[in-house]
Amino acid sequence: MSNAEEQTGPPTAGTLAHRVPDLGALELLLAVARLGSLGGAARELGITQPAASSRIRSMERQLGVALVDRSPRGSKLTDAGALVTDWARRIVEAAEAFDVGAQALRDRRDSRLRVAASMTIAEYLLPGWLLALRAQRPDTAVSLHAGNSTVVAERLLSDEADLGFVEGLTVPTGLDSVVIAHDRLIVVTAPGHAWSRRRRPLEASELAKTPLLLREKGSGTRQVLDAALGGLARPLIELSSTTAVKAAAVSGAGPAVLSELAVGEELAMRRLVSVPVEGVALARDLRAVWPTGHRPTGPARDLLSLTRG
Amino acid sequence: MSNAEEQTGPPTAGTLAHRVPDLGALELLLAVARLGSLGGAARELGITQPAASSRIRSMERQLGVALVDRSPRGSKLTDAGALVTDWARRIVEAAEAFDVGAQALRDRRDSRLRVAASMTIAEYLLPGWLLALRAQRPDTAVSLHAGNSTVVAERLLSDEADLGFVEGLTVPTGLDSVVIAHDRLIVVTAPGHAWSRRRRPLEASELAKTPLLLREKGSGTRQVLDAALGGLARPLIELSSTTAVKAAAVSGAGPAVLSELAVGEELAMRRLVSVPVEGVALARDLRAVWPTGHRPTGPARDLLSLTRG
DNA sequence: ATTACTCATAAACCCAGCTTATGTCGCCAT
DNA sequence: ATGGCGACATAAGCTGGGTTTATGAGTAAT
Repeated sequence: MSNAEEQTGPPTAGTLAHRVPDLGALELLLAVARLGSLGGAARELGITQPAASSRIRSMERQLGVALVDRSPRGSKLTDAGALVTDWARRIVEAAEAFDVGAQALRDRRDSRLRVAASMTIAEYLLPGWLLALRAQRPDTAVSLHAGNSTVVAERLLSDEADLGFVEGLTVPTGLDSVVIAHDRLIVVTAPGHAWSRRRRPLEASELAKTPLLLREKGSGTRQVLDAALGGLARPLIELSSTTAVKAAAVSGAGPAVLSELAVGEELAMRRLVSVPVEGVALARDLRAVWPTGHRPTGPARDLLSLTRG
Repeated sequence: MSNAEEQTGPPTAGTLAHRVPDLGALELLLAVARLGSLGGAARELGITQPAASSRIRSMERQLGVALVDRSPRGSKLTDAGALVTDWARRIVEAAEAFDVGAQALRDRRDSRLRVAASMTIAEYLLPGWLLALRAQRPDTAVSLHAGNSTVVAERLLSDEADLGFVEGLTVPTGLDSVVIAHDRLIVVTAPGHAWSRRRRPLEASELAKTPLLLREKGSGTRQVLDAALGGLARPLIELSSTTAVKAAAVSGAGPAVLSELAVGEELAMRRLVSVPVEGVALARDLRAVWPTGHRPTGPARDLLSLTRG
């Protein structure tokens, strides 16, 4: 069926999944890189040596690049293979974060550590913490519930969660807290936007009177911004997730105000540029919270200690 | 075969690839999130609606979490689904970087822009640049060759490359250059290490007399460190790739000296901690280079302009 | 030479995901 | 109300990529 139209060959054909090897193959490549042997890597992943051999070969065919130098006494990465392996590692690391997060979403019932966290924290910080926790306490089953500050407080107070994380300006009553990190909201635009070429920092008043891409009212981010500007933030569009705001900003729809955490990668890749602002307090604390008096112990304490640094 | 021993169920069974949906499924999920419709997402990816439906369903089964709320007039993400989608986006973005990099490694011949870059730059910076370039000039075929400064210079001077990137202390003769970014070498250890709890910055002399995890002699990183310490860096082990050094450091083998670029993620995830150092100049410039006189034009100029910010 | 590694090849199998063909539900316009 | 149109679900059959088992072939060290 799909032979007729794409007779030109595979350079830029099909979707991402067709051009990028699947996770199994990438894991295998990492194992080969580490162990210096196809057979060894196969053993580690619990498959047979011919399976590994064939899989690496088909990955090389797919990419059009030789990845490993085979010899009768082992396999070593090609120069190109080393580069590909490093890029592959990023994918696998993202997959590990996904995995640990998804597991926490599922466990729900019988978990020893029940965490409630705000969206931004759950999205950007928690997977890393959970990976670290798994590394030092492999058998701690964690469950995660994401929601705004109010929800986090409710779950803690009704003993549905052992430890919470919030990002608001105030700590809900009935909870003790400790600051674990700082976050700043920053103004970002697509690289083409006029603001991206500004010399002088933006004035608060300019920011207040310019229509912005914003999260809906009620989100932690929006609260902080409204407070900083005196309730004056003017929406160009209101979107329902950080991600939607980012996407709109990247596509040039206008300037957006987002957590530093959320746009780190986009800034590094220059899909967005940061616009300096002066005269506005856009910093906010990220806090771990727990019911007043009930200092975290056991697994909750372990996790908490990972989040401070 | 593998049924007998793992009758406990899927909580933490199998390898990563068994617990994480494949790229196709993740792309599909992102499309569903964006379009608010299974059928629409299916159309966008060039598959049929039942295929999309079944794939999302099996992803939900695999993760043990409901991801989308289906209704006769569209599909919307669950709360958990929104979180999963955000984590999925990270994987897909890493895959895009992989893809654009791998394509550049292959093209070789008929490409309009031939780039030669040092390992660190090719590893961490180039994929982002290439994605940005593809976004604004979709039909620029790029080929990439990675090697040390000497190799980059050779390729430029023999007209095998149009634009180069180097990270050494000096610019090879015969080349013009412009600084595009700054990098620092930093001292890192696993979180457990004694140095990770230091109050006062490390003295250069302490660093020089402590055995370190290092790249082999001849690497750009090693050169800068040796120069900064006066040729005195003392190896605990010499490893052949940045990655190997990182892995050793993470596993607690000892302190390592690595590019800031290389350890950004590990620091963010607290798999490594940075140890402040004083009295040593560990900064270095990253430069774009080209044959003296031949100012970059066309695609090379496009790429160059993306790298400055 | 024998042994012990390595990787490659060949044939048979199995399952995940695809398509085509249909069914069901809710909304909207006539 | 009643078609019609959108959405998603279900069922049956096909295909291909990845697997295993079983072998072959090269190198190195004993």
